[in-house]
Amino acid sequence: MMTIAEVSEKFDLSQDTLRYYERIGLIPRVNRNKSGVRNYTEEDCKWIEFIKCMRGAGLPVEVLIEYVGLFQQGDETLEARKELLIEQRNQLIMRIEEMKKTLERLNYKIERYEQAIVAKEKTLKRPEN
Amino acid sequence: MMTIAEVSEKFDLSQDTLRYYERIGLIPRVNRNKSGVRNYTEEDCKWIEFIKCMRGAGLPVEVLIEYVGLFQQGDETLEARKELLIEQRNQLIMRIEEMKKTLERLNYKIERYEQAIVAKEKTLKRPEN
DNA sequence: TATTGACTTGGAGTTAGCTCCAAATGGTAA
DNA sequence: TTACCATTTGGAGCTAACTCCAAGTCAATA
Repeated sequence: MMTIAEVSEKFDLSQDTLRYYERIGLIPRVNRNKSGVRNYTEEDCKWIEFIKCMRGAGLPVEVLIEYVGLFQQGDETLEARKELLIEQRNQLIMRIEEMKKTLERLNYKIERYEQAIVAKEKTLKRPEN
Repeated sequence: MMTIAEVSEKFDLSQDTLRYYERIGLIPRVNRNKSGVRNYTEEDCKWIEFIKCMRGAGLPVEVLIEYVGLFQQGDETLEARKELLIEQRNQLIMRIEEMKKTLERLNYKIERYEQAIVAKEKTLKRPEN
């Protein structure tokens, strides 16, 4: 059992973000003690870690909310959840591909800059010019 | 020479986005004809294509504005531009790495779902249960 | 008992990156 | 000439995803 302060620290997510995630259903509701204070279980932490990971890869909040919703409906939604994940995987693969291409382009561009800088330095060293 | 309508079509960017990019300095200023209408050159198109590519990989608008600004200052900024690109390349590499890990995780999760679904179907077919 | 400090809530505010709008203009077709 | 259409501008509005705030509650400490 952890407090929101500890969970915030552990996952490097602000307390506000943790409350926000819960409010919008991005993580299942966290239990409170008698005085209304959140008590995060291991299970809650796993959700948070999972969501943080997926968000970090750019999966939209909206889609993850849907996933959590399906999960809470039980085994009837196994297929739907699988389909959702497959769709997101496809998107992710495409984004990675796009980024890899851009990376190649950046590599090339940087190389060209290095050449240009060397060429410029040579020019400067040439006497009377 | 192309009109904004043609450029918009060609790069699949709205006319509003093209004007917006120019307004904020994300692409250099485009020349107008006597009546103030934009006339995009080949050069302009190359900038647009470059910016679209970099934005697609998630480079922030702010950083790209800086790059364009440096470019317009001429050869004095070769080194600064190179450094800027290297920094962005590093960020990009990290993001790709993160996404790849998430992709692996999604693959694993989907596999587990497939197993779970098969298991569930077997259960359903067992008589009287 | 009074104060402190972590926590709660609902709601407002912020940021990045567009997207839309209204009013004005200029070229072209009927 | 009149009507139409694409374009212009500055500025307002929008969406996603937080982030901040004020007012209130509770447990623990001085």
